[in-house]
Parts: sequence; structure tokens; C-alpha cells
Amino acid sequence: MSDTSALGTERTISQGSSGAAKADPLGTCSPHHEAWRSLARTHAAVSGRLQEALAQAELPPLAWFEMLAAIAASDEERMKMGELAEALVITRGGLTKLVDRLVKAGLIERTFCETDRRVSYATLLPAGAELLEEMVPVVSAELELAFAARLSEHQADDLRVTLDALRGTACNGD
Amino acid sequence: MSDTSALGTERTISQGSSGAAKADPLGTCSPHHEAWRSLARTHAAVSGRLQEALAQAELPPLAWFEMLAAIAASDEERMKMGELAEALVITRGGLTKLVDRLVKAGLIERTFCETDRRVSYATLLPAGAELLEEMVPVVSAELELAFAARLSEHQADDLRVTLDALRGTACNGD
DNA sequence: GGTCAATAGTTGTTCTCTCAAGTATTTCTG
DNA sequence: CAGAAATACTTGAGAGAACAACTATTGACC
Repeated sequence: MSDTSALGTERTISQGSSGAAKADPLGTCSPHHEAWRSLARTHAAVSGRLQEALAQAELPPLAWFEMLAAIAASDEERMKMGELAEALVITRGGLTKLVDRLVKAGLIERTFCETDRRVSYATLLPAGAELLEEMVPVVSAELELAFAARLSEHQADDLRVTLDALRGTACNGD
Repeated sequence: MSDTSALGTERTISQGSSGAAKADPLGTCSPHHEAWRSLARTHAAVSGRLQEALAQAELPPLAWFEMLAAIAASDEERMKMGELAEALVITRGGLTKLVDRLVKAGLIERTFCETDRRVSYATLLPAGAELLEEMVPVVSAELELAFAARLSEHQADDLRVTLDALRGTACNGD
């Protein structure tokens, strides 16, 4: 890939003498912008890597894995639609259709709440748990490749902490 | 949102006594999985925040900003389609259509290479530069809110370095 | 108890991306 | 120089997700 990491951090040169030299007049090279760009690009890169690995193994897409993993990790192997939408960071409308697909594939099932008839659960079925067990090693292997090869365990943990701090849980409407 | 950070790292309890206690039988709670989840969720959160801010200011979507910023940051205020696709981490097919939209909006222009007639450039137009100048403060402000409020400048820089290392530039086909 | 707002999910539309195939241009080979 | 392979980009079809509008259920207030 093109090496775009030569940044103008030390550029204190005059901005009008060399013609083509950009001196970041807009401020898109601030540390925060840089960090955000790295975040976006790294996410895209890793995500693409995972999707590719799953596709090569003839397994369903990453979103299915995230969903199955989220449900499997919950206490009762079932999750409310709303919680699931938050966990996967997609809209509720999007979730409804994603769940539809998994239901159609026989991996999960819709169950309902006795006490509040508005809520419905996505409940893991045996077939879903089985598929998840097939997907986990593929994802783990790819993650090892991406993480373990380049980051120490301490770094990985540190990264997680920083990212969690960055995400915060701010719900400032505006 | 729901506090899912209570992890089973220290869980050495017997896994069969308490019924509903999950002991991560699949390994989806390894440091690398955790870090990846944080990466995905933080990216989605920040990205959503930026998009929302832009929408509220009645400005074009984030993808347009990324594109304009990438072109503006290049030496000649123009970029080859291929380079642009890599910078934005989307496929070339996707880029063609994204460029189409920006061209239709009068923000950029397609120019061609004299020496190699296969390559075409996306070239910034005055209107695009102007719009970019409107968008930068909105994005910067939102980024400040997300980053500066929660991360020290050193942390932000550290984050960038770690993410860049993680992304690597490995092109291992398979 | 009846009405109104709030909450939980679903549906239809639209947009954008990916994938696979196609065109045009250049480079390599004989 | 002709033909094959490689490169750069475009096109068309399909899937996935966001957005807004909708239904159903619950809880609050009079």
C-alpha cells in the first residue's frame, strides 16, 4: 500500500514558497484526526480480513458471528431485541431483518416475554450453537494473526482499555 | 448501556453448579476477542457520532468528508481512483459510484492522465474545498468531544501508533 | 376506568456497498 | 509489430443497513 504515514508533524516551514507543499491549512492532521483515521482504517482492515477468512471457510458473514456470539455469551442464551441492537451497534430496524435471516436459517428462534408482551427475545438454537463453534476457531485464528503477531498481550489489553474509555457511554443528545 | 465488562477472567469456579453461569466455553472472551469487540464498537460509536453531527449541521455524510479530506491532503489536490479507494478502504466499484455522486454535486471533477490513459484522477473543485472548510470544524468539534474529553494527547497518539501497528500492511493472500 | 405519552418491534423505502463481469489501455513476449 | 497478460476503472445485479412511519403493548395522569 502507499506509504501515507509521512506526516507533517514537524513541518514548520513557510507555507507559500514551495508551491505544492501542503501545510495542513484545515487542521485535518491534528492528533485526534490522525487517531480517528487510524481507527477507521484499522477497523476496516481487520473487519475485511475476518470476512474474507469466513468466506473462504464457506461460513456465514461476520454479522452472523457477532450475533450468535452475543447471544451465546448472555446468561440464558437469549437476548432482547433492543439489547442485541445495542450490542451489535446497528439500528433496531436493521436488527429485525438480521434476526429474520438467522431465524430463516434455523440458527435462532424468536421467543416472547410473559410479563411484557412488547419484548421478544432472540434465542439460540442448537444449530446456531453448533455453527458458532465452527466459526469461533476461524475468527480466533484470524484475530491471532492480526493481533498476536503485532501486539503484545499487554498492548492488546491496553488498546481495549483505551478504546473503551474513548467510547465512553455518553448519551448527550445534543 | 448494559455493563458487559464484568468478565470471567477470574472465574475459576466450578461450571455446573450455578446453572446460568457461563464460563466462556468457546473462547470468545480472550484478550484479542475483547480488543476486537472494543475496536468494532468504538468505531461504530464514534462514526455514528460524527454522522449525526454532520446531519444536524445539514452537511453531507461522513464518506464525503473523508473523500474531500483525502484529496485536499494530497499534494496536488487530486488523487488517482485506486489510491483513493485504498485510502477510504472501499472497493474500486464502490469508489467509482461515490466519486460519481461528488461529481454530480459539483465538488470534484474527473481529470485524466496524459501519460497513462487508464488512470483518472478525482480533482478537488473550489466548491469542494469550500464545503470541506465547512465540514472540518464540525468533525473536529465532535472529535474533540470524543477524544479530548476522554483521552490525553499522549494517549491519543499512543492509540494511533498501536492501531497502525495492528493494521500493519500485511498482504498475506491466505 | 379512559386517554395520552412512552416503549418495543416491525415494515417499506432508499441508499450505498460488495461482487462479478466488462471495457479500455498499457506492458510483456515472441 | 501481433497477441496475451496485466492494470485501471466502470457497470449491473444483489445484499445489507439506515431512516422514517407504523402497530402493539405498557405505564402515567386525570
